[in-house]
Amino acid sequence: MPGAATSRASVRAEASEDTRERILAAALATFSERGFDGASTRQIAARAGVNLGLLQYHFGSKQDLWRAAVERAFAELRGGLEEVLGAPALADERPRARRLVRGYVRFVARNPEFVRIMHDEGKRRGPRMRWLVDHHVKPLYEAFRGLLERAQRHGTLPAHVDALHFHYVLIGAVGLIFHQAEVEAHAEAVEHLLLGPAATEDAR
Amino acid sequence: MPGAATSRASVRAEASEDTRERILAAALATFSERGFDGASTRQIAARAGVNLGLLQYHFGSKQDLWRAAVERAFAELRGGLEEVLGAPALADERPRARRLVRGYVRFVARNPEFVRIMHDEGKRRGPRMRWLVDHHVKPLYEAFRGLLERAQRHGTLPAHVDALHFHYVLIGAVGLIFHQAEVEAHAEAVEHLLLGPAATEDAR
DNA sequence: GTCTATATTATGATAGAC
DNA sequence: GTCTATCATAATATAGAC
Repeated sequence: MPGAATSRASVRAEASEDTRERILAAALATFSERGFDGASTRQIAARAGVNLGLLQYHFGSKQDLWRAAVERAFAELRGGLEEVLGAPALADERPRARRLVRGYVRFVARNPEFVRIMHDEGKRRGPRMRWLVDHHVKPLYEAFRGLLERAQRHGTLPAHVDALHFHYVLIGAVGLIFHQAEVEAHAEAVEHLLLGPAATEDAR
Repeated sequence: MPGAATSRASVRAEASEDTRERILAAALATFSERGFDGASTRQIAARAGVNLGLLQYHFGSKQDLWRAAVERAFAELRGGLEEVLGAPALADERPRARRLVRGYVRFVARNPEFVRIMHDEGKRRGPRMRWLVDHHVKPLYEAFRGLLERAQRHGTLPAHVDALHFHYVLIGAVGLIFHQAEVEAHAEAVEHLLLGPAATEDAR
């Protein structure tokens, strides 16, 4: 509503938007810490500092609140990676592959909720997982695959390791980072193990 | 009770032991599929085909039932790996490292519950995780570390990648195997990515 | 939009008959 | 040891006042 920044209606709209945001942040954190079943709507409401009834008012149900929270986490991941993925292909795909691995490790370090939720839901057969895979995992993997296969054609990755396997190894390898604090050291270890020692011009 | 194989007491004891076993198996499967909070004692009892009250009778509480189930999974893992870990050191540690990676991947494929539960609990701060780490993860890692550091001294692994990082990469890399069916192909991919191409004499 | 109830259901655990 | 029946609690969701 442009031009009505101080009207009563817009003040209420801003308050409402702020409430939604706080609920979403609290939901992501709580689902991440305790899992879908372990997290209660009361905990989320308390952490957000809002009334319990507002969760139903704004999101309808616990399921839909979970979806909204995951939606937001994936949006942030896509935003961080698409600049790397979107750049035009180079003769030597090595630096891009390294940047991608590092970028992913750093994202995971900044957004532990993401991987925790993926690990929570990733092995279940339930409806939440189906929705997650169809709406987020598949598109993301398709974007990854192009880069991986290019890197293999140029010899950055072993040609006979399927892109799918590499993808799962990378996702899994990064996911357990939280057991220890040294994010950069772990990023370097993952990169080195999966892509070999860095050439000098690859260093950032 | 030797020599009383058909007494009334031993018949009851066998029935009791069978009940315990079925509850444990159902618990491991259910906790794995739905997480600790998502699994209900009623579901476990139903899957085991026993009465609800028997869970409390045999295991005391849901927490203790969970512990007993995890205890059993780790026991099986240890049994499978200790034969590899226990053998005397060789000049070339490469074949042993390869066998260990393959053995672990295969164990995970046979016992998906193990990794699912580890992923469920691995990132939480709660009392279940503390117990898990103290009683099972730490001892297992200590056993692993000796082998890893030996392999590094002999050049099988890059010397400047810390054994701890390698350990986490391996655990994580293997864990997502269930997204696809080709266990052996994934095992080969993990082995190749982490340890390089296999020499001919390493093949099994 | 936000709050205070409250309805409804499902859970972990127990008591007591057999 | 195993069953039925039940308690006490905590959960999601809703109704209705403000």
